[in-house]
Amino acid sequence: MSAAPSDALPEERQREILRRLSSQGRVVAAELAINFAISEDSIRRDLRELAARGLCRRVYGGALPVGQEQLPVSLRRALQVETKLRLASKAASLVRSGQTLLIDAGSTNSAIADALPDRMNLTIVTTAPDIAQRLMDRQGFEILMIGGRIDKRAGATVGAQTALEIRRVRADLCFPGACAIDLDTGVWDVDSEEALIKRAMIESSGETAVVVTTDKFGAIAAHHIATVDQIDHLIAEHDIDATIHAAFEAKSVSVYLADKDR
Amino acid sequence: MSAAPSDALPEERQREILRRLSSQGRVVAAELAINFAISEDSIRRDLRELAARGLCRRVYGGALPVGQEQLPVSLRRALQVETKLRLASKAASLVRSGQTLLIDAGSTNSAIADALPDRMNLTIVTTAPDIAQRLMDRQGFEILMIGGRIDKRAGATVGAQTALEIRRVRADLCFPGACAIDLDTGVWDVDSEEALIKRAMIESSGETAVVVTTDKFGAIAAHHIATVDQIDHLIAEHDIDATIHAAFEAKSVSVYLADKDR
DNA sequence: CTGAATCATGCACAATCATGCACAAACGCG
DNA sequence: CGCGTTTGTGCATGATTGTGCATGATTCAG
Repeated sequence: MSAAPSDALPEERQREILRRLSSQGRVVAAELAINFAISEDSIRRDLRELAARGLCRRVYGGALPVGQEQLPVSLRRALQVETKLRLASKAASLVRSGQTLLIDAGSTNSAIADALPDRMNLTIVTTAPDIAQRLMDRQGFEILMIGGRIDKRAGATVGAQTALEIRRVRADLCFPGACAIDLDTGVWDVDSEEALIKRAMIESSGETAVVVTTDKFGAIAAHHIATVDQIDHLIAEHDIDATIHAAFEAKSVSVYLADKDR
Repeated sequence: MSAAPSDALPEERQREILRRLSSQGRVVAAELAINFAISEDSIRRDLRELAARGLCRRVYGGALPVGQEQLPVSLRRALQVETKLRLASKAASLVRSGQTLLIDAGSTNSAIADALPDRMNLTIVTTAPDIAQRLMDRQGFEILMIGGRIDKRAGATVGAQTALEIRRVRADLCFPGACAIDLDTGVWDVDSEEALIKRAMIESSGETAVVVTTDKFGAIAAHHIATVDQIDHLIAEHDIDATIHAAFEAKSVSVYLADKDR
């Protein structure tokens, strides 16, 4: 998945550590040592130095980002953080070098943006300031922000202006967020304006990938986004029903299951 | 892989180094030495020279592209916090209920956005995802995000599309960021594209407020943003020269000094 | 309380670096 | 052509920086 150069310059290493901190919310010294093929001592030195500069917080076993205090575990579970990271990393593996991606707002999509590898010459088009913000800190991305009125609930631009701008773009792959998915009727959203934007995204993209947590199957929402035959890829958790899996495959949707562990 | 003629001229070599920097995101001194069949000393000399010209950043073991040295925006904001907070709160006091504000990117402007009072029915138009993001968490703001290509250094959208969208807006007050300010020539920016955007902002606004730290007064920058008579308000620190203060006032610029303490 | 994991510290060694110097090729100019 | 100058290069030197290991100290889980 992400770059783990066997011979990284010290500076690069620290940069990558910071990146992982902000994208994954934590780093483990032992993992970093293996990843960089270097002794834990050097990793610890890096972490100590970053902490001294106020760029991370040192904790037993690794480090945490500064500022955002750790969420209570109960809240973390409710937000399904781990699950989304797993889905995101699987979703990111669909992306090929040089592609243009259209990325919707949402916490899962933010995670996908974080999971995108550097140095793949990707062009990212997004309606979410959050995603633009995250990718800004990294190299090798061309970022296009779609303008328009901000919908605070969605955390993204919406409305006619936004839809118009999206239609002026041509992307290879898009990741529209979904509130509900159904084998027969397709993908749904709770908000009519957002649904409008998502439909525009799909129409502007060569392929469409839908990333869903298991609770989205069976959920209901009022506004239609896409039919099943408009979906090319479905990324789901490893525990989805085998019959559902097969049924989507039968409708020529490529189904990918997130890894159990990471 | 790529062309690595054993008898490259120094200038050719440096050009190739820059090319690799931008395409690969880094160069390693030892690798370059082998590639060019030349001693590491010469490579180091090249890197030192390029770094002196500001075209790359020298690190232990090699070099990295410029721009990468800047900390993630989330962390950069930590610099000069107190000063900027004081300036920001003074700047925010210029705002009247119901107004439409055009806010540029930059850490000072982010602070201004934070300092804006709730419940004043403000409409905020911005090119900075960061600012959109911050205001999203708060009540009582209508937010308009200006779309376009993202300039990572600036942390904002830039380019023709962005300028076009700005010109479709009419604001009461704008806060363009400034890199340098001079009594005779006005306000300047280091980047030509950003300067273009800022000019558009000013032209789309009834009034213009420039917020500057004291170090901006002696500074120099290449691209003109505005003449002094285009500026309506100047917010500066309390320690600026009294003659400068008076001189701006004489040119009918309202000068506001940030409070010493808060 | 105990054992295992993690940590800071000091130290030795290796890699990388800046600097000065000598030499060679290219260059300008009489 | 001849000769001083400039420029680029490699090498030697000593300084700086990064790294791994050993040693105790500290922290954590059970």
